[in-house]
Amino acid sequence: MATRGRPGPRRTLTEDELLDAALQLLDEGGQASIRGIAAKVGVAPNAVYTYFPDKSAVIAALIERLLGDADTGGFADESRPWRERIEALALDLRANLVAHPGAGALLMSGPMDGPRTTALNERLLGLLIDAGLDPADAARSTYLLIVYVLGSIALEVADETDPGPLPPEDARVARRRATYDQIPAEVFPRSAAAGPTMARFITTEQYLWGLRRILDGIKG
Amino acid sequence: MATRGRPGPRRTLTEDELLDAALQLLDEGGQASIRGIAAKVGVAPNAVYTYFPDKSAVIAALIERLLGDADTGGFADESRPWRERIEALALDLRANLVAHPGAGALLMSGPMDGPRTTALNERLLGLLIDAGLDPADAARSTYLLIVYVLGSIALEVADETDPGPLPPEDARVARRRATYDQIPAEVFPRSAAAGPTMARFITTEQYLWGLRRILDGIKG
DNA sequence: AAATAAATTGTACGGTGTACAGAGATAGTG
DNA sequence: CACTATCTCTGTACACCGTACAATTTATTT
Repeated sequence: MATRGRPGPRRTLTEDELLDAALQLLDEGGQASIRGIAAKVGVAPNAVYTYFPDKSAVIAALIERLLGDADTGGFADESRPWRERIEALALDLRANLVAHPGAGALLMSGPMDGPRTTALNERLLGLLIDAGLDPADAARSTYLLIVYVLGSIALEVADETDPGPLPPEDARVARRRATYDQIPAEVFPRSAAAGPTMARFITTEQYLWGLRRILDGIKG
Repeated sequence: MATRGRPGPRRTLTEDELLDAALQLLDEGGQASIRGIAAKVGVAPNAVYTYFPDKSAVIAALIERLLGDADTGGFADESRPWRERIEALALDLRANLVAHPGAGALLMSGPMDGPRTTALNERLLGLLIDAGLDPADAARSTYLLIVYVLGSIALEVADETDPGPLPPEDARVARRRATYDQIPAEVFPRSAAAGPTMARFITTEQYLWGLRRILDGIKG
């Protein structure tokens, strides 16, 4: 019960500095590891545990940070039509996340229950209710929108990790790999005809197109 | 150039046995690690590299296996209306993936370009074109559907990993954790009123509801 | 100045992916 | 048959990871 509040000591680091380092690692194609973060701020690995209880807490904080503040950007402008506001939010999120390779994988790797995520949910929900949807549909629509936005970004951004200079590689490993790469590779005429669809990167147009179809389906 | 084809030796293991072991690990709440797989089949860790060039190949193969064969199930019955067929496919995939905790995270952790995934894309695409959509819209719709199905499953299934018996834990770590858990926790009245939306688990009804909104938006 | 609390380090353990070299088994060839 | 090429699998090793525990340093309150 910490009977008498007897305060404390030096504090040179901050959570934010650690998250900065983590982001920097991600941007360099790295791994956002505890040890990496510690090394980047010039401290022993375990020092990180003073600020975060474990790695998952770091990841959660990082995600919150990447999600940014839902109240900024075009979404905040309440005078605009609700569809425009949602599109603005979706584009903002996309911009935030796509800027950091590896962020997508991070996103889907844990539960989505941080305060920012909850705030995002809340904002979207209010918007949809104000737009005239009944509350139950609005709630389900919110979920749908979040799945689309985060899911497509995650899919898009997944595994963009730089394979690096591809150092020598054991000759036998190379042989194995060559064998493995010869997957049956059937022909898929329709896919070929329609153009790239499962591409790792989609255009902003395609992203928005999907979002609008969802909005159509919701509002219909 | 393997001038003269001089064939080979014993082969007691198979890729499938290794994938079986990996799935078993996942089902036990484990990690589908190379070493775990090797241990499960009773072999040295590196023996796995005879069959897969690296871990990502194992994961890719595992995903292909989890996705199953798109030609089976309700989707294959061409006499049914196209919306029903898509719903059947979505439910099949969900059943396959939700059965294995950890599968969702796996899904989003890499590019989606395996043969099964491509086949799935192809099938959906053909279906939508036959339903009367123009090819470009059909392609984008396919992407939209795949993002929704895989994304919602990934979100749902993410981090269901059993936290285990939670062994003693350092007293100071516990203190830190307690501090960290006191996140500002504002009140979100609308979310509370509308019921759970960001829940880690959604009902099949909610899943289908979202799918149908997307189909509405596509076909509108 | 003394006591106390927090930040940080040193060290260590068990886990991971995987490179490399060698051992053993299997097959086709002479 | 023996020979030899080819493949599977093991032993060992390295670098990396998360993190527990104890000891040390530093700042602050008393």
